[in-house]
Amino acid sequence: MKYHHGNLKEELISSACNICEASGHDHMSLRSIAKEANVSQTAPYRHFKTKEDLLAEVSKRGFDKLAKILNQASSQNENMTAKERFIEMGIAYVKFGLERKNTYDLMHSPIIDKADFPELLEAASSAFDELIKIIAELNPGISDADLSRQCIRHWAQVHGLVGLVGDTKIDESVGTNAGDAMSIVTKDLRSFLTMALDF
Amino acid sequence: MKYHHGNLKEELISSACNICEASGHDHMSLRSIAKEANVSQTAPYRHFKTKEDLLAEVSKRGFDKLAKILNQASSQNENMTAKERFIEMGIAYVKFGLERKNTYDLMHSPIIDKADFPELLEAASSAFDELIKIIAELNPGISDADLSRQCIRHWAQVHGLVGLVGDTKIDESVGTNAGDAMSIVTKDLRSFLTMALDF
DNA sequence: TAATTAATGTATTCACTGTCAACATTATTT
DNA sequence: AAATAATGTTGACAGTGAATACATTAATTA
Repeated sequence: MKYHHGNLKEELISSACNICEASGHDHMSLRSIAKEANVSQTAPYRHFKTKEDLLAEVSKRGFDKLAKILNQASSQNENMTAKERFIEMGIAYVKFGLERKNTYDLMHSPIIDKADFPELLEAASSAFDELIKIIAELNPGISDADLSRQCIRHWAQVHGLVGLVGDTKIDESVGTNAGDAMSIVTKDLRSFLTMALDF
Repeated sequence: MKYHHGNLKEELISSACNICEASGHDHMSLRSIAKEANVSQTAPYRHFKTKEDLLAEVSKRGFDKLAKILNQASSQNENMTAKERFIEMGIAYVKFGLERKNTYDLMHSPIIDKADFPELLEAASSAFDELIKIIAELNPGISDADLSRQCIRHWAQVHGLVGLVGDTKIDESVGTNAGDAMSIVTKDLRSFLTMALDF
């Protein structure tokens, strides 16, 4: 059993990611994360100034992953129209948000002040950029202001959808009224987004 | 100094609402709430089985307030068209979300499992009903399925907008790039929503 | 190579949290 | 008037983020 771990920072982050995704960010304690790496409870402080720093790193990886997913969705099929690729991105976005709901929540949680983490801001911005690209391609010659407006509009659309559906979809088996209504979205996400993202 | 407070439950709730709005729900502790009512730290347990119960009550009041605001926005001006009233509701919704951001966050926080609080589910549902009404009025003869779709779509639009703008608008004075982009929304909310809520 | 320094780990402690059990006081009911 | 329920307090518990002082190992330098 060696004293120095060798790769502790990385292992802490990946443990943190796992715990977050499995139990939600409010169930993440530095102690539990440290324990999962077989390390003392204060060891994380050699790599993260504060808990928020670690959470910010987890959040950043979420945005990195999201950006990658969006990029893949928009570029995997060359013979698709721009509009079709746009819809694919929307589907990928909502799927990401629903399947990794706990991580997605952390990414948008007010407990992390993004202003304190430039790399986090940049990661989030990278994901946003994927949207800007496709919207610009869809609207040749669009003004900067209108481009911003359209991006915000569509981003808000999918972001809000993740929030709404994720909130109400407590348990698929127990059909609450709201949950039933939301199943309209999840049963056929493509057709819903084709409607909702139209312009 | 009387032993029995007389109106403790109500005072705890309103203290909780104040602390939540002022500092965010992650800064709410039962102790601080109890202290603000000049009462021992365990007194709240005579009125709330758990902390989540108290938070749920705060959340419920948020939804009640939201429902009222939406109702007022849609009914205050008799000689407006349905569409105009619809836009007014959208504006009222986003304003509520941005001005009472901390409360709005609690209302949608995963730390409260709405399934455990029927009154909370109902309050949220009441707010949603205000939207259903106006959408139905705007689309005479619409099918139930399409009504659901349109409601979800527009709800997600304003909900996502609150999340996006609220997230990025860290500080108005320090202009981050994202914050600047978002100001397009807040500078003229009406025109933005008139565009975004069109169909 | 040997000595010094920086990096990375642990043990201990602190204040704070939600919650519980045991007890005290007051209001209500019988 | 007595019994009971409602509402309050005290004190304790385990779990939390964090700070401090110390131990061990790796890296740098003389």
